[in-house]
Amino acid sequence: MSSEEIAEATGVTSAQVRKDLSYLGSLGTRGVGYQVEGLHQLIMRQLGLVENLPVVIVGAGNLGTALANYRGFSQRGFRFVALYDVAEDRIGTTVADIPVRHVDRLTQDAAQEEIAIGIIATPAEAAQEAADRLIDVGVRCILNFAPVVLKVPPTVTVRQVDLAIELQILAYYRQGTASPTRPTPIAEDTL
Amino acid sequence: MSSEEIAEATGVTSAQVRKDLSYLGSLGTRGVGYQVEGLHQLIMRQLGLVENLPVVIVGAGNLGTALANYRGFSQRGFRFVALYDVAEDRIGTTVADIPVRHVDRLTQDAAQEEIAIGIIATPAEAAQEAADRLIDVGVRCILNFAPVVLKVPPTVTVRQVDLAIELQILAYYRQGTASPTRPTPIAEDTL
DNA sequence: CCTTGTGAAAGCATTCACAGCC
DNA sequence: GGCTGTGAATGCTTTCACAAGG
Repeated sequence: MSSEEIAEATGVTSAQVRKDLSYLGSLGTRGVGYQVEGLHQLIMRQLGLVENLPVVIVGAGNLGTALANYRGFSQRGFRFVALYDVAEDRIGTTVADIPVRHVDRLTQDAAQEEIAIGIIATPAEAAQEAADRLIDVGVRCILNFAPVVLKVPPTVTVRQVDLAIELQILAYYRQGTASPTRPTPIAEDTL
Repeated sequence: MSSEEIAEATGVTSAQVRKDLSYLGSLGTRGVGYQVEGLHQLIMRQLGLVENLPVVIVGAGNLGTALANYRGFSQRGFRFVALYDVAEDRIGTTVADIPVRHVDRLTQDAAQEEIAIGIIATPAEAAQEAADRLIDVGVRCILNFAPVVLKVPPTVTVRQVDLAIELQILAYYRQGTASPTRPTPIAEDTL
């Protein structure tokens, strides 16, 4: 597959494809192109996604449930250990085969297996406490969906996802003429 | 409120705050700071978010429901008109006061009121058809949560949100020492 | 004083364009 | 011939640092 074809399929430029891949080594064959299967393997390894990383979700509401059901996580190097909530009627159930437990069990579960990433899918009010609990049990990477800025020690990495901002960005480039700096979609079909 | 305080509250640098705001004019008072209320008004207006933009969600599953419940959308210039689905047991219900309707009603609803943005929160398999339907009824801005690259005419703007990618990015900067700027070049042992 | 507003510098990312190689 | 790999050029963003101004 040529860089031009990869570009087409992923919505980026061919120069970008070649430049990016060049950072990983000389992966293609001149006059021929790239071997996608090998590329996929190499990139997965390079990103450290071969060992299924243990992930927990705090908040088993609609968003937490949606994330648990989102197929593709498991195929991309992640494994959900559990969802945590405080609502009694949810605890003990399962979502997409993932158990829903009371947040108080976090300590116990974290002792058993190191949690690589914690996802916060709680309402805004509960997000900071969720973060504190995660940090308490040794989680150092947090993906936060709640619309608040979390206060965390510098050893902890937080990645903020604000769904409303996505809508706002889209709304901004609404009237035809304005063009976004990052114009293209990201490919997902090769899995 | 000083640029320093705004920086603290939002998680960016103070220089960034000042530079960004400077593009909108001289909004602060030297020696004093900025008036947040006025800033908020101005920015909302500048982004064209004063007129509550009509938004529809296709897919009333967990993700669609989570989005409908996500408070803050309405406070940020958006108004959900309806959720659309094909599952009979969902149709006729409401989610956060928003009616759930059959996708076939899209045409009718779009004729009544111009839809500014369509959100796709369907499974991957249904995403392209959802996009086609939205485009059919005149929607030109699409926020896509399904992990597929949508094929759309150039007049339509698509913004892709891939939740798994967020996790992957976070996972990459896990081992403390890894720095965003410098990808570690590695020998190509595969391929 | 204190904080903004902003040129200049630095840093980072994308695109160009072409030599090198299959 | 065709396509990769890559320096060089371009463009964009962030940071620096300080004069201007309440």
